[in-house]
Amino acid sequence: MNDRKQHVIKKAHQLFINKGFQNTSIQDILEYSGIAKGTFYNYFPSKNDLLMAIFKSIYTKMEQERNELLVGQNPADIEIFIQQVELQLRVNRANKLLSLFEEVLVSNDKDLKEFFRNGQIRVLNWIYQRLTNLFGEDKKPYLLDCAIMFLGILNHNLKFNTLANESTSNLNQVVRYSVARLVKIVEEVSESGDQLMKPEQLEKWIPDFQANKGFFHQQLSSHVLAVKKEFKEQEKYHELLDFIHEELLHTKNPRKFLVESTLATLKSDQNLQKNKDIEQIEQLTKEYFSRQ
Amino acid sequence: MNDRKQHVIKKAHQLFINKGFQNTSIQDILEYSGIAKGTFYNYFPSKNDLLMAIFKSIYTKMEQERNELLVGQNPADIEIFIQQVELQLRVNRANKLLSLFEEVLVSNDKDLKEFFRNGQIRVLNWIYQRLTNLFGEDKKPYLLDCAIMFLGILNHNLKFNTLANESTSNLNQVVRYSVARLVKIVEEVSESGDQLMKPEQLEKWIPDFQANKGFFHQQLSSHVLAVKKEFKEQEKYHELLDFIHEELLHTKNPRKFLVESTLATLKSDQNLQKNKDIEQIEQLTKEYFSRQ
DNA sequence: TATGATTCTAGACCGGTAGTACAAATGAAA
DNA sequence: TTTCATTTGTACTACCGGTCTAGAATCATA
Repeated sequence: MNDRKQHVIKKAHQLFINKGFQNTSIQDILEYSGIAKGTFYNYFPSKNDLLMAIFKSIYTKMEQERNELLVGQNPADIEIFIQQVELQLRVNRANKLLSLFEEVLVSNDKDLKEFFRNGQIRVLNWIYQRLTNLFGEDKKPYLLDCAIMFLGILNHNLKFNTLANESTSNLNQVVRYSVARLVKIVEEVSESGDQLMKPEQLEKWIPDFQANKGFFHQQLSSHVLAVKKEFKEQEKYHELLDFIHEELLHTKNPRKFLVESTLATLKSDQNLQKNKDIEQIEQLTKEYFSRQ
Repeated sequence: MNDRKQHVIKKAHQLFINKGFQNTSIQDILEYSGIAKGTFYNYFPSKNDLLMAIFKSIYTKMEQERNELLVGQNPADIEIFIQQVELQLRVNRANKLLSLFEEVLVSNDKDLKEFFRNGQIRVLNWIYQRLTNLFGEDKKPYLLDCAIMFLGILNHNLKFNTLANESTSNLNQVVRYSVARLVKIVEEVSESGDQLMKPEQLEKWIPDFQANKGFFHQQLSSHVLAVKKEFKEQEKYHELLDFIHEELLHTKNPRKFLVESTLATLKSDQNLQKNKDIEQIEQLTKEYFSRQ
């Protein structure tokens, strides 16, 4: 992306943090970033699109960092989950994303509304997928409800906590408290069998592909990347991994036997025998084919 | 309040429901309610103040109805609580209060922000006080946390439920589900002893008088009113009740012995021996003096 | 170095907004 | 009929997001 455009995004973001979105005029942005009006509208079709550009640039970076925390780790380890949630809240706070978020939930622009709706569904979906990691497949019917309630609990605890303690509020404490409730709720809800929404709803909300395809993609990519990084000069690994990656993501009907044999080849290699990422990749492909 | 002013409030509210706040211009309001600009600014200092007037008029009415549901009932009855919550959500939905709310959370107007912050604290306080009714004094240290989490759970369940089922979503179902979680959370949290915020925080948020004075006032008034209504011609009751009411609410240091003897007089009357409202009043005064 | 395409600039301009100012009209009470 | 507050209509200010355009600056290529 254009350097100059990136610069405008950065400067505008600073202004939005300080003054809010509605309260920052195009004129302010022009003056602060030192460009002309014509240039601005050359980069961005509208003020709203600028806002979306800001969110995109922050969120992709944040999702990247968040997913890296999981690489080589046990996805059922709740400590990792806590770290991931905390990271996201920290980024949100540092960039005042939440207030900008709220500020705009409103707006009458259709694109903007859909953009943010999708953002929220994305977050919800991520939580849901992680909860299946944490609590196992058998709890699945209740985990969409739990994901929704967890977000509600977390948001409200955070909101009133910062209202009480201003900026000194302890993020980690709030997250741990909320997660502790979550664990008990999952237990209680799956015991009582109470269900409000079926997890299939997620697929209706994310119609493009199955709801978990995006999540699957993220996980697979990060593990593949991790192995590649660890064995930079082993071109052989790279070829094999890239093949699996390609076959699973961009082929309509991935050939199970090919993927499995490729994986077997990798696993037979001494270096990779006990590699955690390879194990993860195997687990992911197993889930993938069982879903077909 | 001026009839004409009331009329403008009503008309503007209709417009806000249909088009949203930001999207409704002053001009629209003038045309739709048939007044001149000068008149408008004679009634309301600004568009924001009009919005606050709308909220005030709806909320006072809603609080009234909500409190009436409790009159003559057992405040520890969770069914009543469910009804009260449902009523409030219904009013919110009918008046699109939530979206107007969100639409404005934004705004940079200081007064407006404080107004809505206070509104939220009021709601939170009401929930907290009702939870003490429901779960008893010994659970108090945990009930602010629980009130916050309940609001979070309820909001999010509702939000995603309406997102999934559009307008056909079943309010009662969502409320019952959320309350069921609440009950378990109260249990779990008081067992584990986990606490995030101290209930004293409420008093810092509502500094004018003690946080529960407003709540106490509401309850006492409604029970007094109920007895008065039931025994319209018994002037003697009225006098005695009014005295208690006055002594507790508008006297700096209410005289405990006087209130107690007045109550005893009332209770000695045959008609009132088993009256539920009188029992409630006695309970309230007991709590009142124990707090001094 | 010269040419031509592309990008950037500066600001006029448009229709819209919230809110102000004020003279004129209205209407009810004294 | 006089008085006085309220209401009206309208012109006005200052700002907004967004469009448009003429010309300046930049840059790759011939």
